[in-house]
Amino acid sequence: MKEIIALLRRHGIQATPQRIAIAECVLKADAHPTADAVWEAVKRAHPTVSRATVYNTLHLFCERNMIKSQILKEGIAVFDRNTGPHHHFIDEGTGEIIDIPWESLEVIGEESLQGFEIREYQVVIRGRKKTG
Amino acid sequence: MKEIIALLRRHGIQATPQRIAIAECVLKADAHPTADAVWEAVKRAHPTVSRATVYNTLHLFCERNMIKSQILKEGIAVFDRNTGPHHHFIDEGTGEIIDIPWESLEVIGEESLQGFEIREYQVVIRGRKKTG
DNA sequence: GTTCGTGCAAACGGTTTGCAACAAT
DNA sequence: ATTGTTGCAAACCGTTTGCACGAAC
Repeated sequence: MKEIIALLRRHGIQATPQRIAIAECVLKADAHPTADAVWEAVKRAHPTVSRATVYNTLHLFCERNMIKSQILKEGIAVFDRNTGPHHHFIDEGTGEIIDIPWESLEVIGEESLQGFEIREYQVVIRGRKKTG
Repeated sequence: MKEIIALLRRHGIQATPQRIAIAECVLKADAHPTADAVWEAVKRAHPTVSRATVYNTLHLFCERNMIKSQILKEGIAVFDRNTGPHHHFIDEGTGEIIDIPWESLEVIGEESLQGFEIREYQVVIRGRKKTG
């Protein structure tokens, strides 16, 4: 709670009850919520928050590099508290998104691609999480 | 033209003028059109096609594995005639999507990921195409 | 009192759906 | 006559925008 406020301050964001609630939700470990999922969650504590506030706040967080938005699913953006480079696994059954640590995979050959100025890259894996 | 009809038949799709036009458009080399781009293009030859027909037809092609839809950009699907495995480069300036041949890159370590049943994976690179 | 954050509602753009007309078998 | 295909319009969903109210420096 105190840390969240400090974190917001550190990113030049004025702390408000709504923003704190949104930050708490989206910074939860291993969460990749959609904007609407954040809205639903935040509404439990702040029943009056508007969708617009949630969207605006998430964009603000992205601009300030607190979180990153990822386009991995059909037509919807999900938010990722992990702003460093990492890969993603997408469960095609459940839609669940799982971070894969950067060191788990190695990509070879990207430096030798001609004609591209690479800013970032990631491996996107689709399949199913093994049950059990 | 004849080949397109044969191709449709081969995928169990009845050939109609609209479908042939849509197929011609989306199967063009190196094209990654959006559904609306296909609609615009097809309208030139068939001014009466409806958006719905284009969307339905593209979905049909996807189901029948003639093309693949990719979710790489904000909120819009693009269609890819390259149904085999390959990687993608996305120009962050223009939004252009470029296929990277599968053999250009090698990913190491994906077999040793625990708990995942991998169906497919690809490297998604973001950056800028070098000018000149 | 000016700036910043909020809530509401309406608009937006891409996509989907329901339905009636139509063509093909 | 049945089946499949089309066009239209309306609905839909995630997202964005405009604006007025209110709180905070």
